[in-house]
Amino acid sequence: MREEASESMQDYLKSIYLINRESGESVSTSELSEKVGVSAPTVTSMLVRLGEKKFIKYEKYKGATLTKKGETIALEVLRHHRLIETYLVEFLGYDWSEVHEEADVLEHHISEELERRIANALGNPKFGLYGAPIPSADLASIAKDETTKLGEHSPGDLVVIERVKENYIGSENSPRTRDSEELQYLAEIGIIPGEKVKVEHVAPFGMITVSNKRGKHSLPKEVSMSIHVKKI
Amino acid sequence: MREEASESMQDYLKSIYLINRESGESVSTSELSEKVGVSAPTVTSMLVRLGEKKFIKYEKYKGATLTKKGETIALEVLRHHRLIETYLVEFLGYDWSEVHEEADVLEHHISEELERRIANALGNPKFGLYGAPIPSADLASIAKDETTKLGEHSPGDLVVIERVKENYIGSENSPRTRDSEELQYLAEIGIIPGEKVKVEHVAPFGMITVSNKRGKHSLPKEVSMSIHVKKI
DNA sequence: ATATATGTTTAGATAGATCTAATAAATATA
DNA sequence: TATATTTATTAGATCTATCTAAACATATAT
Repeated sequence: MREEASESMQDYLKSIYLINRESGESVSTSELSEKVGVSAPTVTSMLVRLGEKKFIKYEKYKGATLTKKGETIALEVLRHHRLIETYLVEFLGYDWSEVHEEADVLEHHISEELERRIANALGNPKFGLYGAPIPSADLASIAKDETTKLGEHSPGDLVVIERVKENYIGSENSPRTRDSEELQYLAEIGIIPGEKVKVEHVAPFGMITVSNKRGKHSLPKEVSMSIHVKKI
Repeated sequence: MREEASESMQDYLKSIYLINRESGESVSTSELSEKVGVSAPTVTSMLVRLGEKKFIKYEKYKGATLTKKGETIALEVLRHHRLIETYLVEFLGYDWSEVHEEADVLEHHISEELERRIANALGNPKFGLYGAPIPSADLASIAKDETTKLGEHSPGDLVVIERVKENYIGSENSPRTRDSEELQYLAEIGIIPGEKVKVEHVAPFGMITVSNKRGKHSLPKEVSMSIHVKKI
């Protein structure tokens, strides 16, 4: 399946999937340009190629949406990514903030067989690190996300962290290298799956302040929107 | 280190290393063409590029030899290959005949960190599957091979199999796909590291016949030269 | 020693993925 | 609505890795 798409194509398809799942809308050239880390013209020409291969539906100036075929590839790559991440933490002693870059590369290079064996070693999990849902082996389903975003909560809410996303659409130029540092920082201040925090204050520009055992911590809007929680 | 060389270049460098270690001579275009699986003109143009990058010394019509720089990359890739192979067998339950293709891909894509962790999980071994020597982490040394080749022995010799090579210079067009089947077959007839065989007969054209618990088996010259043994 | 066969290189083309600069379309603003 | 700003596309170039066909060099065999 994914062999039909080059490594580069797989990256675009995965990105289209992830961006669309956030926004629900068709994915723009500039969003992809930022996420994939290439220039806008490069994205345009890739979108044309992906369209020709029927991996996406693309209309000039209107962005892209995945076809069934494209979605299957995106889900396969995502499954690989999350299985690898989880495996590296569980079996090779990686810290959860370090595995993202490694998985971003390896997700394109493991065979079906290795995917199966890794999944098996992990007990065929439905969720990986930070509660991230892992697409099923047949790529037909992905567990529904029952969480809300920290940034959507109001002062007084007591929530438990379910998931800290590995990346998100921000305003940075090189999102990849930032992620690891940021995840590290969040871990240090106790923003870790399973931990409880209380929402203390929300500033008009979206900055949220939360408290936990380790004190009060303020997080900018974009960051708080990448942290999934459950209210308790 | 290896980041300076593309994946494709790494493949050529590894092949040059392996062919040269067998023959001791500078490596020809046609040998590489076969081993890497590309046309001869493709090899020529790659050799020019590798020469420009000072990974090899290349003279028209005279073949290529690795520079120190090129050898370091070859050893790094080879180290990855053998660590990955061994890890897949030891920790993920692969059969030794299945891991070669997987390692051939992944060897180019694991980080230094993952290399370190895999080596660590395996106890920093000096030898991998089939007794294949693994280059040291600093890429300075590779354990010496104390074995002889099955094909060099005479009738009456009793030998223990030390190593069955994953690939070799043969006369086939697509060596990669053949390897796995062939290793499987050898395993079935008992040509497995640690097993003893007796040399029964050597035909003038090099075909060797050996016997073990499972009966007599004949092997063509090229195959017998890829099996390393120790006389007992 | 010359002819033939084999192996190697040159020439020229293609496909994928990327870039910058210039242009055009869509959207926001005065 | 007209204009300005933002976003996207086209045009044209580059680099890597590959191919086939043709030319050339080396090795082998009469």
